[in-house]
Amino acid sequence: MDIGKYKSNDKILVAVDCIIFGFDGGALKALLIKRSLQPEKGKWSLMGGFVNQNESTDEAATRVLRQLTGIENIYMEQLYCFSDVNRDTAGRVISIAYFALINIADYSEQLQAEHEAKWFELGQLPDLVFDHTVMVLKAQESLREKVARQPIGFELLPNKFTLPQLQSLYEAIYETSLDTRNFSKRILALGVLNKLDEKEKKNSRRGAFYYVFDAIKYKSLETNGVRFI
Amino acid sequence: MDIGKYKSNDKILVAVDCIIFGFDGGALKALLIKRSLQPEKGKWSLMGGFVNQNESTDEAATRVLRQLTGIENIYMEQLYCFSDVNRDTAGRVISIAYFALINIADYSEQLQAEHEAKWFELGQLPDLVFDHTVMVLKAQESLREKVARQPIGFELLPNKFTLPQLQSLYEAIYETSLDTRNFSKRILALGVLNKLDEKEKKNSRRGAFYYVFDAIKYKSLETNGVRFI
DNA sequence: TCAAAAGTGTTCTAGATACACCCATGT
DNA sequence: ACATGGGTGTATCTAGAACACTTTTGA
Repeated sequence: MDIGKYKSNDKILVAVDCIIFGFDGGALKALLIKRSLQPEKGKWSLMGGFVNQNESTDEAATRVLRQLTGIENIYMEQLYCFSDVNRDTAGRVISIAYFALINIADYSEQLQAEHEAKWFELGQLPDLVFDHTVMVLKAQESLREKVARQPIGFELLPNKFTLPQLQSLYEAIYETSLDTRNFSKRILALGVLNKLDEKEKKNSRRGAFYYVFDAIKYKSLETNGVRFI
Repeated sequence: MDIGKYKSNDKILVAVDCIIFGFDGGALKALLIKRSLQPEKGKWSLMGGFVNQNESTDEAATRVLRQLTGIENIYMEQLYCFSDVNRDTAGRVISIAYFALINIADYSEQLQAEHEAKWFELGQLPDLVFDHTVMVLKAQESLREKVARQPIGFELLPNKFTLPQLQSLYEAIYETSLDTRNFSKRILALGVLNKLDEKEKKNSRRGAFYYVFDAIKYKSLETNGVRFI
């Protein structure tokens, strides 16, 4: 046997697919594109791409995300490997799904047009190619779990945000409504938000104070296991 | 372009590696084998194998687990896809890691000898090939998260088990000690264990009652999110 | 002055924790 | 009789849930 070359084993096409979540202040959305290659060309799809011989799946996902959004440092996390033999109707492809969180305002209109991309509210998704609907549902489930225990919700908001915005975000993610008093008590008690002097004035006459997430303060809590919600 | 055949893209070797956990009444252990092929032949390793063109990664993992343990219905769960370009020193291989939970007593001595397999206490693992140590650590972390919210701890115990055994299991997984009174209160309050008339008499003169997990009773709680610990 | 959103405190409840003694039985 | 592990109850504490009114300000 040839030492250590694994020559006799099957090679397989490996892809990444990205579930890109965004929040517009009211609803949680996913970014979909019109698939640009056969089969199923023209159907709504997640943004994806093949993994090259010389890149990790993380690198491939980062590349795909940059291509579609133009954003450099996107929060991104591996979700799951989907590998059913017939999941892709054109051949054997296993796909490593990633979910990403972006501030919807950072996303360039221009790229959106180029890729025929569109934001869809979760729960109002169109039919998707292959197993992409399953991927989105699993991503949503994973997002719900993670966002309660890690400070990743902030990735979906602008750098400075108000408490009502943050509350709306959690309400959208969990499809529930929260008590304002209990919410602000719990979040502020964590001590990881810094209040600014500045107010956001678009949504109300009175205005709501901006806050920023303080990663340093968070670091010191991290070990004990925090609950954001 | 050839419609829908993805001809121009790179194909990659895909493997599965299995972290097999077992519990011997005192410590949580992982089953390792002496690697049987080059490179790194003879070093301690997770049990693994390549994914064939005509099988999913779940199927490949099931196959690999059956090969090593002889057990048919093993509890198994996909952990993570490891894909660093240089993770395998002999070529580009991405690996989908799975963790599995087995009742250590079910495991045949014969197969253990055949594969030169051995149980190691976590925390006393030998050097492992490639990135397998990282895989085990990630599996352990995932096990801790899952076992608190899903009734999978029972997979590590015999069908009938005593409360002291169950408590020892959780103590081993979390490397902590628990209060006997609080533990039995909480577990029994869930109402998913059925007490048998029979007693286990090996560990004490008095004997401890056996219990069995009742999957039906668990089903009805499942939606509300249970906490086992 | 009024409409519309922001902001804030107290009581109650349930689940978690802390804690120590008696029981059963084989030797 | 005694050594060994099995089994149980109560008081306290704490985090989460329920709940409504006042403030600000642009139009």
